[in-house]
Amino acid sequence: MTPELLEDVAARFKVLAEPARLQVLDALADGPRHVSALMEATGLNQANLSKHLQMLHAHGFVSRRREGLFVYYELADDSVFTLCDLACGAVEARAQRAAERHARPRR
Amino acid sequence: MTPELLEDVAARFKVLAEPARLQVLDALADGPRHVSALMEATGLNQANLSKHLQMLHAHGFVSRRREGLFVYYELADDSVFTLCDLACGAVEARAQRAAERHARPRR
DNA sequence: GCTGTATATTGCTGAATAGTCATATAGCGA
DNA sequence: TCGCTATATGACTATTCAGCAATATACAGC
Repeated sequence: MTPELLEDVAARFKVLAEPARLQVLDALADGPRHVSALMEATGLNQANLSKHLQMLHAHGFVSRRREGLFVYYELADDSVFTLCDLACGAVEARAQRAAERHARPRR
Repeated sequence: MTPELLEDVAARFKVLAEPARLQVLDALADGPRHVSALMEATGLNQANLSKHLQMLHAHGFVSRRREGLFVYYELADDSVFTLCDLACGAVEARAQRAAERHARPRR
């Protein structure tokens, strides 16, 4: 593990370490959307959403395509959902264990 | 995707969004290590490393076990390396594409 | 050209946090 | 008990960044 690779991987995780961006990715799961549609889907305001989209694009998570006045964003990296599923799975497993400890606290 | 799940998943990614913590996890890949050994392996100072370990532990990435004066940390979640491999793969794929664009710039 | 709409960018502020130093706690042996 | 070592925690600083408001840019129609 070279220091640069650590940096790059950490940077990639950092992009995903933000609920708003996960929400955007989730909104893109069904297909391309333009910015206004994403604003509505996520509730983010225009400037904020635009910045998140810039970051997602800069890191290769989404691609963009202009059509007239609209800019369509689309998922560019299928591995995102694998990552999220793994993270979700771990989160849920922890919640489950916590619930079980609460149900029958053996300590 | 409920807001809380988004928060939880983002929080989990945030733990991994730090080169120092990835380095710690990497150092634990071969088996349990106590704090002093991790200091040497990572070059982090004691206070800083201890904080990173607290965070890794709080999020369930590692488990801890006391043996006399020493505290041994151990990986508690195998999915970490799957996550990292995916992220590494994406990073490398991007580097590869960038290199190819540089080698034969068709624009 | 001008006007309106969609998106991007800039500047700012508040909140979170990595790193460091100093200090505190935990466990061992004498 | 005391002294020593290993680890944890508190206080502080500097940096990063999400969110917001205002402004700028890109494009279409006239």
